[in-house]
Amino acid sequence: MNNTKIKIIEAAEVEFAINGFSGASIRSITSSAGVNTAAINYHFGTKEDLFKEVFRYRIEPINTERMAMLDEAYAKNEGRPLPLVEVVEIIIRPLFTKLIGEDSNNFYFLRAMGKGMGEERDFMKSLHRDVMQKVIERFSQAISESLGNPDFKKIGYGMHFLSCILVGAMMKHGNLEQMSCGEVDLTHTQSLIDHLITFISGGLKSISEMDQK
Amino acid sequence: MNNTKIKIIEAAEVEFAINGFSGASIRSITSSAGVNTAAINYHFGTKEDLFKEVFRYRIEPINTERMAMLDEAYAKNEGRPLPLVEVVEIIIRPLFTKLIGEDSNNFYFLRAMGKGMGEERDFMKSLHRDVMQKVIERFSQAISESLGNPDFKKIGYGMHFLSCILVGAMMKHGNLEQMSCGEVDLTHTQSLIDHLITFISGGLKSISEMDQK
DNA sequence: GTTTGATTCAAACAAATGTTTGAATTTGGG
DNA sequence: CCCAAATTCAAACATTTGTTTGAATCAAAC
Repeated sequence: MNNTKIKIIEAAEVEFAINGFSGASIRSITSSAGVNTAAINYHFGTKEDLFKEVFRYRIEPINTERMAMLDEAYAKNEGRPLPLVEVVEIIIRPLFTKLIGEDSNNFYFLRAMGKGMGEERDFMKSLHRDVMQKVIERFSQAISESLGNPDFKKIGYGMHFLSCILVGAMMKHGNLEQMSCGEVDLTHTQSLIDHLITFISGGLKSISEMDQK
Repeated sequence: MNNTKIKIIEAAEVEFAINGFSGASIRSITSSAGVNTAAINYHFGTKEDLFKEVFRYRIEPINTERMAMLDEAYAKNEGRPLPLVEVVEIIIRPLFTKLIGEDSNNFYFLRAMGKGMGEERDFMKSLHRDVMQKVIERFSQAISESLGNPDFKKIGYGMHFLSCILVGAMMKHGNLEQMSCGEVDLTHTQSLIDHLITFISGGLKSISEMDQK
Protein backbone atom coordinates (compact mmCIF):
# COMPACT_ATOMS: atom_id res chain seq x y z
CA MET A 1 0.00 0.00 0.00
CA ASN A 2 0.97 3.56 -0.77
CA ASN A 3 3.13 5.43 1.72
CA THR A 4 0.73 8.33 2.03
CA LYS A 5 -2.22 6.00 2.60
CA ILE A 6 -0.43 4.29 5.48
CA LYS A 7 0.55 7.58 7.06
CA ILE A 8 -3.09 8.64 6.87
CA ILE A 9 -4.39 5.40 8.31
CA GLU A 10 -2.05 5.58 11.27
CA ALA A 11 -2.85 9.20 11.99
CA ALA A 12 -6.55 8.46 11.56
CA GLU A 13 -6.39 5.69 14.15
CA VAL A 14 -5.08 8.13 16.71
CA GLU A 15 -7.64 10.82 15.91
CA PHE A 16 -10.57 8.41 15.77
CA ALA A 17 -9.39 6.84 19.02
CA ILE A 18 -9.33 10.09 20.93
CA ASN A 19 -12.25 11.94 19.40
CA GLY A 20 -14.46 9.30 17.80
CA PHE A 21 -15.67 9.38 14.23
CA SER A 22 -17.66 12.62 14.46
CA GLY A 23 -15.12 14.35 16.65
CA ALA A 24 -12.12 13.66 14.43
CA SER A 25 -11.67 16.11 11.58
CA ILE A 26 -10.11 15.67 8.17
CA ARG A 27 -7.70 18.49 8.87
CA SER A 28 -6.53 17.16 12.24
CA ILE A 29 -5.82 13.80 10.60
CA THR A 30 -4.02 15.14 7.55
CA SER A 31 -1.95 17.65 9.47
CA SER A 32 -0.79 15.10 12.02
CA ALA A 33 -0.05 12.71 9.15
CA GLY A 34 1.93 15.46 7.44
CA VAL A 35 0.00 15.26 4.19
CA ASN A 36 -2.19 17.62 2.22
CA THR A 37 -5.79 18.21 3.23
CA ALA A 38 -7.08 16.77 -0.02
CA ALA A 39 -5.14 13.54 0.39
CA ILE A 40 -7.89 11.71 2.27
CA ASN A 41 -10.50 12.39 -0.37
CA TYR A 42 -8.07 11.55 -3.14
CA HIS A 43 -6.91 8.24 -1.67
CA PHE A 44 -10.02 7.03 0.15
CA GLY A 45 -13.01 8.97 -1.11
CA THR A 46 -14.87 10.24 1.91
CA LYS A 47 -14.26 10.37 5.65
CA GLU A 48 -16.56 7.37 6.03
CA ASP A 49 -14.57 5.45 3.46
CA LEU A 50 -11.41 6.22 5.41
CA PHE A 51 -12.94 4.87 8.59
CA LYS A 52 -14.02 1.69 6.82
CA GLU A 53 -10.52 1.23 5.44
CA VAL A 54 -8.94 1.68 8.86
CA PHE A 55 -11.40 -0.79 10.32
CA ARG A 56 -10.80 -3.41 7.64
CA TYR A 57 -7.04 -2.87 7.59
CA ARG A 58 -6.83 -3.92 11.22
CA ILE A 59 -9.75 -6.22 11.91
CA GLU A 60 -9.54 -8.53 8.95
CA PRO A 61 -6.17 -10.08 9.88
CA ILE A 62 -7.51 -10.50 13.40
CA ASN A 63 -10.63 -12.28 12.21
CA THR A 64 -8.63 -14.46 9.86
CA GLU A 65 -6.44 -15.54 12.74
CA ARG A 66 -9.46 -16.15 14.95
CA MET A 67 -11.04 -18.43 12.39
CA ALA A 68 -7.78 -20.30 11.83
CA MET A 69 -7.25 -20.80 15.54
CA LEU A 70 -10.78 -22.11 15.96
CA ASP A 71 -10.32 -24.51 13.06
CA GLU A 72 -7.08 -25.74 14.54
CA ALA A 73 -8.55 -26.19 18.00
CA TYR A 74 -11.46 -28.17 16.59
CA ALA A 75 -9.10 -30.30 14.51
CA LYS A 76 -6.96 -31.04 17.52
CA ASN A 77 -10.13 -31.98 19.43
CA GLU A 78 -11.40 -34.11 16.56
CA GLY A 79 -14.57 -32.07 16.16
CA ARG A 80 -15.76 -32.41 19.73
CA PRO A 81 -16.99 -29.28 21.57
CA LEU A 82 -14.15 -27.19 22.95
CA PRO A 83 -13.71 -26.09 26.56
CA LEU A 84 -15.44 -22.74 26.96
CA VAL A 85 -12.35 -20.83 28.06
CA GLU A 86 -10.56 -21.99 24.95
CA VAL A 87 -13.20 -20.50 22.67
CA VAL A 88 -13.30 -17.25 24.62
CA GLU A 89 -9.54 -17.05 24.54
CA ILE A 90 -9.54 -17.40 20.76
CA ILE A 91 -11.98 -14.51 20.48
CA ILE A 92 -10.01 -12.24 22.74
CA ARG A 93 -6.34 -12.94 22.40
CA PRO A 94 -5.83 -12.07 18.72
CA LEU A 95 -7.63 -8.80 19.29
CA PHE A 96 -5.04 -7.61 21.77
CA THR A 97 -1.87 -9.39 20.76
CA LYS A 98 -1.92 -9.47 16.97
CA LEU A 99 -0.50 -5.99 16.61
CA ILE A 100 1.77 -5.81 19.60
CA GLY A 101 5.35 -5.51 18.49
CA GLU A 102 4.42 -4.89 14.89
CA ASP A 103 3.76 -1.27 15.63
CA SER A 104 2.77 0.84 18.57
CA ASN A 105 -0.50 2.11 17.20
CA ASN A 106 -2.22 -0.87 18.75
CA PHE A 107 -3.69 0.94 21.71
CA TYR A 108 -5.14 3.64 19.55
CA PHE A 109 -6.63 1.18 17.11
CA LEU A 110 -8.54 -0.63 19.81
CA ARG A 111 -9.97 2.56 21.19
CA ALA A 112 -10.89 3.81 17.74
CA MET A 113 -12.71 0.60 16.91
CA GLY A 114 -14.44 0.46 20.26
CA LYS A 115 -15.82 3.94 19.73
CA GLY A 116 -16.65 3.19 16.12
CA MET A 117 -18.78 0.24 17.16
CA GLY A 118 -20.91 2.68 19.09
CA GLU A 119 -21.67 4.79 16.03
CA GLU A 120 -25.22 4.35 14.87
CA ARG A 121 -24.63 5.53 11.32
CA ASP A 122 -25.72 3.36 8.44
CA PHE A 123 -22.21 2.91 7.11
CA MET A 124 -21.06 1.55 10.45
CA LYS A 125 -23.93 -0.91 10.68
CA SER A 126 -23.28 -2.32 7.25
CA LEU A 127 -19.52 -2.37 7.85
CA HIS A 128 -20.08 -4.32 11.03
CA ARG A 129 -22.34 -6.73 9.22
CA ASP A 130 -19.89 -7.24 6.37
CA VAL A 131 -16.83 -7.75 8.53
CA MET A 132 -18.12 -9.30 11.73
CA GLN A 133 -21.26 -11.31 11.00
CA LYS A 134 -19.61 -14.53 9.88
CA VAL A 135 -17.21 -14.50 12.81
CA ILE A 136 -19.97 -13.86 15.33
CA GLU A 137 -22.10 -16.67 13.95
CA ARG A 138 -19.23 -19.09 14.01
CA PHE A 139 -18.24 -18.32 17.57
CA SER A 140 -21.86 -18.27 18.75
CA GLN A 141 -22.10 -21.83 17.50
CA ALA A 142 -18.83 -22.84 19.15
CA ILE A 143 -19.79 -21.30 22.48
CA SER A 144 -23.21 -22.90 22.32
CA GLU A 145 -21.57 -26.30 21.89
CA SER A 146 -19.13 -25.65 24.72
CA LEU A 147 -22.05 -24.89 27.02
CA GLY A 148 -23.98 -28.01 26.01
CA ASN A 149 -26.39 -26.20 23.67
CA PRO A 150 -28.55 -24.28 26.11
CA ASP A 151 -31.60 -22.28 25.07
CA PHE A 152 -30.57 -20.16 22.10
CA LYS A 153 -31.82 -17.00 23.76
CA LYS A 154 -29.13 -17.44 26.39
CA ILE A 155 -26.45 -17.56 23.72
CA GLY A 156 -27.91 -14.38 22.26
CA TYR A 157 -27.59 -12.55 25.54
CA GLY A 158 -24.17 -14.00 26.19
CA MET A 159 -22.81 -12.88 22.83
CA HIS A 160 -24.36 -9.49 23.33
CA PHE A 161 -22.62 -9.04 26.69
CA LEU A 162 -19.40 -10.40 25.30
CA SER A 163 -19.48 -7.83 22.53
CA CYS A 164 -20.44 -5.07 24.97
CA ILE A 165 -17.58 -5.81 27.30
CA LEU A 166 -15.09 -6.04 24.46
CA VAL A 167 -16.21 -2.72 23.04
CA GLY A 168 -15.99 -1.18 26.50
CA ALA A 169 -12.61 -2.67 27.21
CA MET A 170 -11.31 -1.66 23.80
CA MET A 171 -12.55 1.89 24.19
CA LYS A 172 -10.56 2.36 27.34
CA HIS A 173 -7.56 0.17 26.64
CA GLY A 174 -4.28 1.98 26.73
CA ASN A 175 -5.92 5.19 27.84
CA LEU A 176 -4.33 5.63 31.20
CA GLU A 177 -6.12 8.77 32.20
CA GLN A 178 -9.45 7.04 31.82
CA MET A 179 -12.02 7.16 34.50
CA SER A 180 -13.70 3.99 35.77
CA CYS A 181 -12.06 2.52 38.77
CA GLY A 182 -8.54 3.33 39.89
CA GLU A 183 -5.96 0.71 40.68
CA VAL A 184 -5.99 -1.08 37.34
CA ASP A 185 -3.31 -0.23 34.84
CA LEU A 186 -5.00 -0.99 31.55
CA THR A 187 -1.75 -1.02 29.64
CA HIS A 188 -0.73 -4.33 31.17
CA THR A 189 -2.23 -6.17 28.26
CA GLN A 190 -1.35 -9.69 29.33
CA SER A 191 -2.99 -9.39 32.72
CA LEU A 192 -6.02 -7.69 31.16
CA ILE A 193 -6.46 -10.57 28.73
CA ASP A 194 -6.29 -13.18 31.48
CA HIS A 195 -8.87 -11.40 33.58
CA LEU A 196 -11.12 -10.75 30.59
CA ILE A 197 -11.15 -14.39 29.61
CA THR A 198 -11.93 -15.48 33.14
CA PHE A 199 -14.67 -12.91 33.60
CA ILE A 200 -16.41 -13.59 30.30
CA SER A 201 -16.20 -17.37 30.63
CA GLY A 202 -17.63 -17.17 34.12
CA GLY A 203 -20.44 -14.91 32.94
CA LEU A 204 -21.36 -17.13 30.03
CA LYS A 205 -21.36 -20.21 32.20
CA SER A 206 -23.63 -18.55 34.74
CA ILE A 207 -26.12 -17.55 32.08
CA SER A 208 -26.19 -21.05 30.64
CA GLU A 209 -27.07 -22.39 34.08
CA MET A 210 -29.89 -19.90 34.70
CA ASP A 211 -33.37 -21.11 35.52
CA GLN A 212 -35.61 -21.03 32.52
CA LYS A 213 -38.67 -18.83 32.94
CA MET B 1 -37.51 23.49 36.38
CA ASN B 2 -38.42 25.73 33.47
CA ASN B 3 -40.55 24.29 30.69
CA THR B 4 -38.10 25.21 27.95
CA LYS B 5 -35.23 23.69 29.86
CA ILE B 6 -37.07 20.39 30.15
CA LYS B 7 -38.00 20.37 26.49
CA ILE B 8 -34.34 20.94 25.66
CA ILE B 9 -33.11 18.22 28.00
CA GLU B 10 -35.48 15.67 26.54
CA ALA B 11 -34.64 16.54 22.96
CA ALA B 12 -30.95 16.54 23.85
CA GLU B 13 -31.17 13.03 25.24
CA VAL B 14 -32.48 11.78 21.93
CA GLU B 15 -29.87 13.62 19.87
CA PHE B 16 -26.98 12.64 22.15
CA ALA B 17 -28.24 9.05 22.17
CA ILE B 18 -28.27 8.73 18.40
CA ASN B 19 -25.29 10.86 17.42
CA GLY B 20 -23.11 11.11 20.51
CA PHE B 21 -21.85 14.35 21.98
CA SER B 22 -19.80 15.49 18.99
CA GLY B 23 -22.34 14.31 16.45
CA ALA B 24 -25.31 16.08 18.00
CA SER B 25 -25.67 19.72 16.99
CA ILE B 26 -27.20 22.64 18.84
CA ARG B 27 -29.58 23.27 15.96
CA SER B 28 -30.83 19.69 15.71
CA ILE B 29 -31.55 19.71 19.43
CA THR B 30 -33.30 23.09 19.52
CA SER B 31 -35.34 22.48 16.41
CA SER B 32 -36.60 19.09 17.60
CA ALA B 33 -37.34 20.68 20.97
CA GLY B 34 -39.24 23.44 19.22
CA VAL B 35 -37.26 26.25 20.79
CA ASN B 36 -34.99 29.00 19.54
CA THR B 37 -31.39 28.28 18.60
CA ALA B 38 -30.08 30.55 21.32
CA ALA B 39 -32.11 28.85 24.05
CA ILE B 40 -29.42 26.32 24.91
CA ASN B 41 -26.76 28.93 25.45
CA TYR B 42 -29.18 31.11 27.38
CA HIS B 43 -30.41 28.40 29.72
CA PHE B 44 -27.37 26.18 30.08
CA GLY B 45 -24.31 28.09 28.90
CA THR B 46 -22.46 25.87 26.47
CA LYS B 47 -23.12 22.56 24.76
CA GLU B 48 -20.89 20.89 27.32
CA ASP B 49 -22.89 22.42 30.15
CA LEU B 50 -26.06 21.05 28.58
CA PHE B 51 -24.59 17.57 28.46
CA LYS B 52 -23.55 17.80 32.09
CA GLU B 53 -27.05 18.92 33.07
CA VAL B 54 -28.66 16.04 31.17
CA PHE B 55 -26.27 13.62 32.81
CA ARG B 56 -26.88 14.93 36.32
CA TYR B 57 -30.63 15.29 35.81
CA ARG B 58 -30.90 11.57 35.19
CA ILE B 59 -28.04 9.89 37.00
CA GLU B 60 -28.26 11.58 40.36
CA PRO B 61 -31.67 10.14 41.34
CA ILE B 62 -30.40 6.76 40.21
CA ASN B 63 -27.30 7.00 42.36
CA THR B 64 -29.31 8.23 45.33
CA GLU B 65 -31.55 5.21 45.02
CA ARG B 66 -28.58 2.88 44.65
CA MET B 67 -27.02 4.18 47.85
CA ALA B 68 -30.32 3.94 49.74
CA MET B 69 -30.89 0.38 48.56
CA LEU B 70 -27.40 -0.63 49.61
CA ASP B 71 -27.87 0.95 53.03
CA GLU B 72 -31.17 -0.85 53.45
CA ALA B 73 -29.73 -4.18 52.38
CA TYR B 74 -26.85 -3.84 54.82
CA ALA B 75 -29.23 -2.82 57.60
CA LYS B 76 -31.42 -5.83 56.93
CA ASN B 77 -28.31 -8.00 57.01
CA GLU B 78 -27.02 -6.36 60.18
CA GLY B 79 -23.81 -5.19 58.56
CA ARG B 80 -22.68 -8.59 57.35
CA PRO B 81 -21.41 -8.91 53.75
CA LEU B 82 -24.23 -9.20 51.23
CA PRO B 83 -24.68 -11.98 48.67
CA LEU B 84 -22.88 -10.93 45.48
CA VAL B 85 -25.96 -11.04 43.26
CA GLU B 86 -27.73 -8.69 45.61
CA VAL B 87 -25.03 -6.04 45.30
CA VAL B 88 -24.89 -6.41 41.54
CA GLU B 89 -28.65 -6.15 41.33
CA ILE B 90 -28.61 -2.90 43.28
CA ILE B 91 -26.10 -1.47 40.84
CA ILE B 92 -28.06 -2.49 37.78
CA ARG B 93 -31.75 -2.41 38.50
CA PRO B 94 -32.19 1.29 39.30
CA LEU B 95 -30.34 2.15 36.13
CA PHE B 96 -32.91 0.47 33.96
CA THR B 97 -36.12 0.69 35.96
CA LYS B 98 -36.02 4.06 37.65
CA LEU B 99 -37.36 5.89 34.64
CA ILE B 100 -39.68 3.31 33.18
CA GLY B 101 -43.26 4.52 33.36
CA GLU B 102 -42.25 8.02 34.32
CA ASP B 103 -41.49 8.86 30.73
CA SER B 104 -40.50 7.11 27.58
CA ASN B 105 -37.18 8.83 27.08
CA ASN B 106 -35.55 6.14 29.16
CA PHE B 107 -34.06 4.21 26.25
CA TYR B 108 -32.54 7.31 24.78
CA PHE B 109 -31.09 8.42 28.06
CA LEU B 110 -29.24 5.16 28.57
CA ARG B 111 -27.77 5.26 25.09
CA ALA B 112 -26.78 8.91 25.46
CA MET B 113 -25.02 8.25 28.74
CA GLY B 114 -23.33 5.11 27.44
CA LYS B 115 -21.88 7.07 24.55
CA GLY B 116 -21.01 9.98 26.78
CA MET B 117 -18.94 7.74 29.03
CA GLY B 118 -16.78 7.00 26.01
CA GLU B 119 -15.96 10.66 25.43
CA GLU B 120 -12.39 11.47 26.37
CA ARG B 121 -12.93 15.18 26.83
CA ASP B 122 -11.86 16.81 30.04
CA PHE B 123 -15.35 17.92 30.98
CA MET B 124 -16.57 14.33 30.76
CA LYS B 125 -13.75 13.01 32.92
CA SER B 126 -14.38 15.50 35.68
CA LEU B 127 -18.14 15.03 35.41
CA HIS B 128 -17.65 11.30 35.82
CA ARG B 129 -15.42 11.85 38.79
CA ASP B 130 -17.84 14.24 40.46
CA VAL B 131 -20.94 12.15 39.93
CA MET B 132 -19.74 8.55 39.97
CA GLN B 133 -16.63 8.27 42.12
CA LYS B 134 -18.33 7.95 45.51
CA VAL B 135 -20.78 5.35 44.18
CA ILE B 136 -18.04 3.30 42.57
CA GLU B 137 -15.93 3.29 45.72
CA ARG B 138 -18.86 2.26 47.87
CA PHE B 139 -19.89 -0.60 45.61
CA SER B 140 -16.29 -1.72 45.11
CA GLN B 141 -16.10 -2.14 48.83
CA ALA B 142 -19.41 -4.00 49.00
CA ILE B 143 -18.47 -6.37 46.19
CA SER B 144 -15.08 -6.97 47.74
CA GLU B 145 -16.77 -8.02 50.98
CA SER B 146 -19.24 -10.24 49.14
CA LEU B 147 -16.35 -12.03 47.50
CA GLY B 148 -14.47 -12.50 50.75
CA ASN B 149 -12.00 -9.66 50.16
CA PRO B 150 -9.81 -11.11 47.42
CA ASP B 151 -6.71 -9.36 46.11
CA PHE B 152 -7.67 -5.76 45.47
CA LYS B 153 -6.37 -5.91 41.91
CA LYS B 154 -9.10 -8.42 41.15
CA ILE B 155 -11.75 -6.02 42.37
CA GLY B 156 -10.21 -3.36 40.16
CA TYR B 157 -10.52 -5.52 37.08
CA GLY B 158 -13.99 -6.65 38.07
CA MET B 159 -15.27 -3.12 38.50
CA HIS B 160 -13.65 -2.15 35.22
CA PHE B 161 -15.43 -4.94 33.36
CA LEU B 162 -18.66 -4.21 35.15
CA SER B 163 -18.47 -0.60 34.00
CA CYS B 164 -17.50 -1.65 30.47
CA ILE B 165 -20.40 -4.01 30.12
CA LEU B 166 -22.86 -1.48 31.52
CA VAL B 167 -21.65 1.20 29.13
CA GLY B 168 -21.89 -1.24 26.25
CA ALA B 169 -25.31 -2.47 27.25
CA MET B 170 -26.56 1.06 27.78
CA MET B 171 -25.23 2.23 24.45
CA LYS B 172 -27.23 -0.39 22.65
CA HIS B 173 -30.27 -0.63 24.89
CA GLY B 174 -33.53 0.04 23.11
CA ASN B 175 -31.81 0.47 19.79
CA LEU B 176 -33.44 -2.31 17.86
CA GLU B 177 -31.55 -1.89 14.64
CA GLN B 178 -28.28 -2.42 16.46
CA MET B 179 -25.75 -4.83 15.20
CA SER B 180 -24.18 -7.39 17.51
CA CYS B 181 -25.93 -10.67 17.50
CA GLY B 182 -29.49 -11.18 16.31
CA GLU B 183 -32.10 -13.06 18.28
CA VAL B 184 -32.00 -10.84 21.36
CA ASP B 185 -34.61 -8.12 21.60
CA LEU B 186 -32.84 -5.51 23.64
CA THR B 187 -36.03 -3.68 24.53
CA HIS B 188 -37.22 -6.42 26.86
CA THR B 189 -35.76 -4.67 29.83
CA GLN B 190 -36.74 -7.16 32.51
CA SER B 191 -35.14 -10.11 30.81
CA LEU B 192 -32.07 -8.04 29.99
CA ILE B 193 -31.66 -7.10 33.63
CA ASP B 194 -31.91 -10.71 34.80
CA HIS B 195 -29.33 -11.89 32.33
CA LEU B 196 -27.03 -8.96 33.05
CA ILE B 197 -27.06 -9.63 36.77
CA THR B 198 -26.36 -13.31 36.24
CA PHE B 199 -23.55 -12.65 33.75
CA ILE B 200 -21.79 -10.02 35.83
CA SER B 201 -22.07 -11.95 39.09
CA GLY B 202 -20.69 -15.04 37.41
CA GLY B 203 -17.83 -13.06 35.92
CA LEU B 204 -16.92 -11.40 39.20
CA LYS B 205 -17.00 -14.70 41.03
CA SER B 206 -14.72 -16.31 38.46
CA ILE B 207 -12.19 -13.54 38.75
CA SER B 208 -12.16 -13.77 42.54
CA GLU B 209 -11.35 -17.45 42.26
CA MET B 210 -8.49 -17.00 39.80
CA ASP B 211 -5.06 -18.35 40.58
CA GLN B 212 -2.76 -15.63 41.79
CA LYS B 213 0.34 -15.14 39.68
C1' DG C 1 13.78 14.00 -23.53
C1' DT C 2 9.13 13.63 -24.04
C1' DT C 3 4.86 12.00 -22.74
C1' DT C 4 1.46 9.94 -19.96
C1' DG C 5 -0.58 8.94 -15.74
C1' DA C 6 -0.52 9.30 -10.81
C1' DT C 7 0.09 12.15 -6.99
C1' DT C 8 0.50 16.48 -4.39
C1' DC C 9 -0.59 21.08 -3.53
C1' DA C 10 -2.69 25.75 -2.28
C1' DA C 11 -6.87 27.60 -2.73
C1' DA C 12 -11.57 27.84 -2.73
C1' DC C 13 -16.23 25.91 -2.02
C1' DA C 14 -20.73 25.77 0.27
C1' DA C 15 -22.61 24.15 4.34
C1' DA C 16 -22.69 23.49 9.22
C1' DT C 17 -20.76 24.48 13.59
C1' DG C 18 -21.20 26.81 18.66
C1' DT C 19 -21.96 31.15 20.34
C1' DT C 20 -23.29 36.18 20.81
C1' DT C 21 -26.07 40.20 20.11
C1' DG C 22 -29.64 43.46 20.76
C1' DA C 23 -34.18 44.20 19.99
C1' DA C 24 -38.84 42.23 20.82
C1' DT C 25 -41.84 39.87 23.74
C1' DT C 26 -43.60 37.74 27.83
C1' DT C 27 -43.98 37.36 32.73
C1' DG C 28 -45.25 38.43 37.35
C1' DG C 29 -45.13 41.63 41.39
C1' DG C 30 -46.20 46.35 43.11
C1' DC D 1 -51.63 49.56 34.65
C1' DC D 2 -46.71 49.77 34.87
C1' DC D 3 -42.35 48.54 35.36
C1' DA D 4 -38.43 45.59 35.70
C1' DA D 5 -36.73 41.26 35.13
C1' DA D 6 -36.76 37.08 32.57
C1' DT D 7 -37.28 34.99 28.37
C1' DT D 8 -37.63 34.51 23.35
C1' DC D 9 -36.43 35.69 18.86
C1' DA D 10 -34.23 36.55 14.14
C1' DA D 11 -30.00 37.66 12.68
C1' DA D 12 -25.31 37.71 12.54
C1' DC D 13 -20.75 36.24 14.34
C1' DA D 14 -16.37 33.94 13.36
C1' DT D 15 -14.71 29.16 12.90
C1' DT D 16 -14.67 24.80 11.37
C1' DT D 17 -16.54 21.28 8.67
C1' DG D 18 -16.00 17.72 4.41
C1' DT D 19 -15.15 18.06 -0.22
C1' DT D 20 -13.74 19.84 -4.92
C1' DT D 21 -10.88 22.12 -8.25
C1' DG D 22 -7.23 22.93 -11.42
C1' DA D 23 -2.66 23.83 -11.72
C1' DA D 24 1.95 22.04 -10.27
C1' DT D 25 4.95 18.26 -9.40
C1' DC D 26 6.44 13.68 -9.61
C1' DA D 27 7.30 8.96 -11.58
C1' DA D 28 8.14 5.89 -14.95
C1' DA D 29 7.82 4.04 -19.71
C1' DC D 30 8.96 4.80 -24.31
